Amino acid sequence: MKSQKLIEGKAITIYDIAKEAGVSPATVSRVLTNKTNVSQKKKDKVQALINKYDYRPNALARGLSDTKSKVIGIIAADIRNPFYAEVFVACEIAAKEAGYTVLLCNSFGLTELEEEQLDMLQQQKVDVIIQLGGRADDLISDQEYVEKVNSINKYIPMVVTGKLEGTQCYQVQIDAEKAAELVLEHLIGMGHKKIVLMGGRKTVVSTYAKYQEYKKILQKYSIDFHEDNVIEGNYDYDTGYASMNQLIDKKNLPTAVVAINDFLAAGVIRSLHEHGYVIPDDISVVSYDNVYIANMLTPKLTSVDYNYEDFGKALVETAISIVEKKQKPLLQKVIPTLVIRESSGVAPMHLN
Amino acid sequence: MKSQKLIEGKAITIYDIAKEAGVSPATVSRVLTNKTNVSQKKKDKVQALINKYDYRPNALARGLSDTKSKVIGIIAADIRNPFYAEVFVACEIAAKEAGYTVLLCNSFGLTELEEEQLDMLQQQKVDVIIQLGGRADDLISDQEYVEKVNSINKYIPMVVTGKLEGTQCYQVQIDAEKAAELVLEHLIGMGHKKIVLMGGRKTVVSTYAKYQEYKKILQKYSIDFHEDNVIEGNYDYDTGYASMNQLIDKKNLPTAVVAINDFLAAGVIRSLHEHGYVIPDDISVVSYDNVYIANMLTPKLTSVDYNYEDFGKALVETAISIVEKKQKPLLQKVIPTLVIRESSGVAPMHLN
DNA sequence: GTGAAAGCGCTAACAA
DNA sequence: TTGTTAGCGCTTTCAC
Repeated sequence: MKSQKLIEGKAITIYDIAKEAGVSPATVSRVLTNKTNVSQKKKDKVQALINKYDYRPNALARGLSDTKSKVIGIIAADIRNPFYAEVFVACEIAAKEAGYTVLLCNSFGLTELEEEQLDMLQQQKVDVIIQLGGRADDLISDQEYVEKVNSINKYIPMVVTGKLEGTQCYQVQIDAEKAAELVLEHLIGMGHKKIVLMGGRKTVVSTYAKYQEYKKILQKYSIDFHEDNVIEGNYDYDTGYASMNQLIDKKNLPTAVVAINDFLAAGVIRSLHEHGYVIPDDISVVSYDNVYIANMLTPKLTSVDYNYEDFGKALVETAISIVEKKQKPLLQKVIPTLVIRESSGVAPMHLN
Repeated sequence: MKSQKLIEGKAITIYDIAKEAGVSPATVSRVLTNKTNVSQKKKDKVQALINKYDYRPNALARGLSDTKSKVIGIIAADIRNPFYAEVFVACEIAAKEAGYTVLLCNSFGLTELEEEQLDMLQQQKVDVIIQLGGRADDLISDQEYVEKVNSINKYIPMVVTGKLEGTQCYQVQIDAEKAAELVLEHLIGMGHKKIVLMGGRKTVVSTYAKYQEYKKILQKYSIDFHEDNVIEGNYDYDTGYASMNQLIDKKNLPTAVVAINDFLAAGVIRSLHEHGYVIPDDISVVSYDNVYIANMLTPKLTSVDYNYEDFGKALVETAISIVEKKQKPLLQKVIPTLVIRESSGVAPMHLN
């Protein structure tokens, strides 16, 4: 029953095209892949049929036969987090341009799910996996997870946004030190000396890097470092709100707060509002990520933009390079930019 | 070179397992699919090997052979919009439970991209496509798109969140009328009579439905309808901000604003703040979607929750039912719920 | 430049 | 219950 016209619900194949064009399936395949030479005449003929029937080669069959599926698997911690959504979209666009498809799955930060998703991606025969956040962002790599990744790595290369000690994963990171530097120089330049770091856990590579840079910069400007000025916590709105409330209760107000992300900053802002403080006159609030909420808060947030487009592009280019056996450095960093809006200003004089 | 132990970088196959277990590949396949009966003894033996090698069947080969890939394609307008992110995540979870994988792509609301994504999904041999928003949400269906969908539909069934006149798509919608009713009864119950509908275009089915319901409810409570009280626009923060500013300039303040979504409401709130109005004492603001920002604004937003988990589940169940030839109604609606927070209150007396 | 044919890893129909 | 075998739709040697 092969090579027949479009039966209802039956997709046409390379054989149908070949038959009608009076060539062999191999020739059709050649014009499809555009690799070997085919005479212009046959090429045109085949192409015409392809257009006529709106023919699309079966990606499954392709993947099966040449063991390259042209699919990039992406594991994100949580796509509902706009940070990951931005990165994912950037990856999707970059991948599409290179002729690749992306397959997304969420791990919700659960090690167990992360491993399951790894299995799923392997099963789907993706060519390479990009992991956004999750276990790969831990400062101390989880040993069980490292083993899992190593076993996957036998077949599928991986790119991660953090690091994974003891694995062969490529790393494409946002330059967290640079991000911290941008924020701190901005604040210090406006006379701030008492700066609180709020939110995030030092067990996360990027958070730890920011913390280290903070100490370094303070030293550079001969400002004393106090452990009190670093308040660890989660990465969400509630943490920002609660932490700021506590700080206010203690009557130990800094002149500036650096929130680990925009969500947290939103909580900080709410707390300050409720207590009647004016931003940035009484206190400056800045943060990282620069997702759309930075623009929606009152006052609008000064935030470090991670250049998502570049980040996604670097991630995907690296992934594809590995698949196509091209050289890429094992570690790359993308440079962030500071976007200054309304929430940061000169340190209040009476506190200096 | 077949049936050999794990060569570096070479995944093991059903043949490897079969050989080592001393059974035929078919038997291994049987325990994998768990359909036909296999003697407990062989089943155990095979299962043991599967565990030993952490063997995963090649999804491509599976899809090729039985023409079911067990993949659901999802086209979202923009995953960076938390509304779609919520729905997508709900779909992903529901799909995983049913043994399906989801393949996401963004159309950014561009007809052209939407059609390309459709092609891509067809090429990837997804079993069914779920379209979230986009062209399928137009009140008047785009004829070119309808044709495209019809041509895809010959091979792949589709589920949409809007409608697509002239196609065979199943519809799973949020009950927009109910959503509007919830909001309006809430406001009217608190004495509001001058209620402005803000944002959204009537060319979108769900927006249009809300508009119709608004007229209906006003009539029910014998409140005069004024076309002025319906302000169309986009679906974003800036639109809310600008529209509210205009309203204030005109000194034509209502006692309540119903924003088409939480983003828009955020803009409205900013505008009101800047002009010194107190929410909800001077004016109430409510909206639709109830994404996380509703909780992050000051005051916290009263918003209609679309019950994303149910919505995603209904979408996926419908999709799978079609694939598995089970009966499902062509049109289903999921019922929303009102979440009352701080932004809505009794209408100011002096305006009544 | 082109065709024939093998094979990618799996499932399902058919025998036994 | 189990094995044999024929594809699924494509790419890729290998001849010609």
